[in-house]
Amino acid sequence: MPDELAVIAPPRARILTAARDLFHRHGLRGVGVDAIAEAAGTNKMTLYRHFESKDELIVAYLRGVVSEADDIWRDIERENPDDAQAQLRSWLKRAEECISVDGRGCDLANAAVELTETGHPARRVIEEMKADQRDRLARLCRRAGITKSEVLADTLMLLLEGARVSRQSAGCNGPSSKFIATAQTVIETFKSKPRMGCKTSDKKSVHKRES
Amino acid sequence: MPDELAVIAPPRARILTAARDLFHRHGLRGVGVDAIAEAAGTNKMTLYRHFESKDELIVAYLRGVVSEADDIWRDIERENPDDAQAQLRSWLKRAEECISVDGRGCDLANAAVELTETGHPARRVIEEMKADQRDRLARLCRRAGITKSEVLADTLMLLLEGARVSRQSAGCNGPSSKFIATAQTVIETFKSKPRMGCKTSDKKSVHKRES
DNA sequence: GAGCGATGTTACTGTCCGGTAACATCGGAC
DNA sequence: GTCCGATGTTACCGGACAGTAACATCGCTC
Repeated sequence: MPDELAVIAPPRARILTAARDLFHRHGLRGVGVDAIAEAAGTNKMTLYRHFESKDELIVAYLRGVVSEADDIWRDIERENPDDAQAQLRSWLKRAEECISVDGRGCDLANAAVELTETGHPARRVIEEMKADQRDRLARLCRRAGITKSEVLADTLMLLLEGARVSRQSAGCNGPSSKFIATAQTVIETFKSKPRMGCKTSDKKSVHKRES
Repeated sequence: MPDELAVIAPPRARILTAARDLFHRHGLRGVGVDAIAEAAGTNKMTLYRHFESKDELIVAYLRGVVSEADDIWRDIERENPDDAQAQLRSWLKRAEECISVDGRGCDLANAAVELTETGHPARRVIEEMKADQRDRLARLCRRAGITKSEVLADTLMLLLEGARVSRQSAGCNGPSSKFIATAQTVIETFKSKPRMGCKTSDKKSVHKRES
């Protein structure tokens, strides 16, 4: 049983687990360190022995989210070795799961909303992660044979970010419900006519895949 | 000078102006009522004579944002009477301006991130506004001769929401920089092949307009 | 069992916050 | 001038918050 494992897990891990859950549900400024320590089955003193400050805990929390995203990319590549097309489909499926899991959107994007100080150490983590996600996706699109891979990656990022944030304010029947279909259509458009993009002006034909 | 007018403006209006500025820049939980009252050139007591609570002030603040969005729609229709195509272009231009003004995204979406309580009175304002924006845009698309107007409206909403939130975490050189080009491409795709959408499976050809 | 590092407990500081009470002041209406 | 409503001023409450100090306890190693 994971419960028994959780009891013997070292305090730092338990604190991070609790922080992740609470920060995700209530936001960074909506949770105090006392609540996190209590949810972790420990106390504030131990928390501050492992994390210099609440801000440092936030950074560690966001790094954990980034790390999980890395794991997802690793799984995508492992489960579809040497098949970029399948990897792109897998990315799409997992993106849809991200949107559907709950209505709280992306932890990184939400953190960016709350961390209004420009110099906050967590902002670097957020910015690097978002740039990394975009670049990974662009490389994947490129491997999948799409020439305008950067434009497609940016478009898919916009759709995904939009869907995740839109679900928070417009519900699961709002625009976010069209994410999968729209993303598939866009991908097919880029596949069939590689010259599509932002600076060209020509015709292209599209094939729509069955969902 | 607007300063002189501001001095004689009634306290309630000054409070709302100050609240809007501070909430926008620092987030709802990042600003106290004292700071708002002081920025409005008044005090907490007067603030509480005009607003029952901070939550009610937040609701009024968000209603102000909604009201300004309504004004924008009114301007779009006034400046391009009986020309849905021009209105759609105008919408796109104003959407791009929304993204470019600053890096703080949509006040409504940001508020939704911070207001984690499901029953918060402000959530209704947010949800109604987002649904209204989507419906207005869908009707505009329909008037512009697009048959799959709902799907296009949802797609444009996703792109816009994505661009606004993405600018906060990925900067102005990130995916949000592709909003205009992508949105124009999508619109042209829907114009040229009305059968494109989420449930069909057929071929289509696309024309890309010069930006 | 002695020693030691990690953890738990309690109590505390200082600050900020949302919200309220009591009273002073101002300005216009009559 | 008198009245009255709106506004300003000061002080306060109770609670939450981030962060710290001092001390107790546990569990492991040797």
